[in-house]
Amino acid sequence: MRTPHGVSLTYGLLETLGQSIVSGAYDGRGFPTEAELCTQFSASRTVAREAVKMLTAKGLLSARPRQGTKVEPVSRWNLLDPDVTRWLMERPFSNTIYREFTEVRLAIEPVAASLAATRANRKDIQAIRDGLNGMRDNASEHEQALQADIEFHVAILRASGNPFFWQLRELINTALRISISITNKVAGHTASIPAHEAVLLAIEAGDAEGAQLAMQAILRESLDLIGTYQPELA
Amino acid sequence: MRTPHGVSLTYGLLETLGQSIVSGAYDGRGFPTEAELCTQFSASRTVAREAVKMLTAKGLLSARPRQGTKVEPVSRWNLLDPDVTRWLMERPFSNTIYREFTEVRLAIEPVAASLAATRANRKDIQAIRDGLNGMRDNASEHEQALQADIEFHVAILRASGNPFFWQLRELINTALRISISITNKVAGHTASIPAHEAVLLAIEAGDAEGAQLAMQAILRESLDLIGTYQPELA
DNA sequence: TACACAAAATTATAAGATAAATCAGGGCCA
DNA sequence: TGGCCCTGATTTATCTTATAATTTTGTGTA
Repeated sequence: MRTPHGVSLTYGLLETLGQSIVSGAYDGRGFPTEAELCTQFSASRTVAREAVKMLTAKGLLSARPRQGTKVEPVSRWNLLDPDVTRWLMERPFSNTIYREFTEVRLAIEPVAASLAATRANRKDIQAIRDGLNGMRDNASEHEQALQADIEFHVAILRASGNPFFWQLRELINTALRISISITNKVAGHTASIPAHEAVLLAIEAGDAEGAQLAMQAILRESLDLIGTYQPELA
Repeated sequence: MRTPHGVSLTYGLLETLGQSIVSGAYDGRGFPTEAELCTQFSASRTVAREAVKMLTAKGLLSARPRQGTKVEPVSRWNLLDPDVTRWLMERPFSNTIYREFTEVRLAIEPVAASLAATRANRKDIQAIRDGLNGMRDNASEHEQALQADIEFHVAILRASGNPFFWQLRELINTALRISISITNKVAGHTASIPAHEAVLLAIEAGDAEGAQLAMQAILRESLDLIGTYQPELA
């Protein structure tokens, strides 16, 4: 689950309900009443109540006396909440959500790279380099290469020195895992080492503009791939 | 407060505690125990518990038996949560936070503008235009001009068609309100109408690249202003 | 028709009891 | 001495039962 120290009833119910809501399980019908939650999940009122309150805090639900609890429209969800992005990923794959994820990355990561070029210290750069090396050394081991890829991108977010960017690490994590599952299907395609290396070199050189462009190139390619994988209907 | 339908004890306590935590009120000392919260705020355990659970959902707190409840390090806060950004704004002003806000805008808004250039429909464009006109017509009325400025930027987020961008409206709102209070102090400086018009024109023309650059120009100027206002120490 | 009022349903709040987790200390054994 | 286990204490977690507050819906009356 997600708690730092094992699972609890409340956090378990939070996960279950969060996933269900995000998957649209309550779209037509109304959300269960407090009493119904208790019987359906054989939980106490406290547990049901606190799970609902946490989902409310994440913008997924709202409750008022007599009217009951209802699922909020997507426009009110805290989409950038780490839990919410995870639930979004865990539901059946959708091209649309992946494109939207990648558009966010296309906005954030190039700017993060350019800031990193100005601000990164020795340790930050080493972390980025470790990610790149991990991608190189494990090119054949998919899971490890993916892990290194994630480390590379997250290290740049951290090197930007802006905690808001660092905040998006969970989304990057999510998006990259989806990305890999697609690019593998497309053409045995793997993350381009040279493109990633270009980002690192620009950051080391303090070349903000170059780092931004190099990162843009990586993400534009990602965005193109999704188009070729399965044309959007929308 | 923040509830859709009036205030409640739980939401009131949520606000109070959220603001206190963000302001660093519990930085040295430990967070009050459940029982202490009840007595300090004369609330029932249910209320205290649910407020704490909501703050936990926003990443500000964590709780475990015997150890008590503690404030999480900033790196775990859900900084992009609308409530959290609002609390951040409401605390005494900090140059750092404003710069960080603006860096996020510098990442998001130009890309949003470029997407809007491709996707915006008639209604979206009208909303953007309304914002621009509002800025023009109310140039002397500060509050109304600010409101129009916000509408302009938020309309572009919506026109991007990406709900994740739209999600950042609260942060934009917050950042712009801070921005105005600074730019007014600097030199009677007001938001540049021509710069905003350039964005609109590019979007209408379907010029993604141009829209991106025009929006970048607006935000780079904002970022420069903060530097001139009061040099960062850090 | 319009207004006031009563009834019902559901969340909000309160309060007490028990369970679970974990930290600190002490005692026991090698 | 050093390590291990047990016990106790503390704090959150969970369960339970009441009561209050809110708001919709209907109902009756002028």
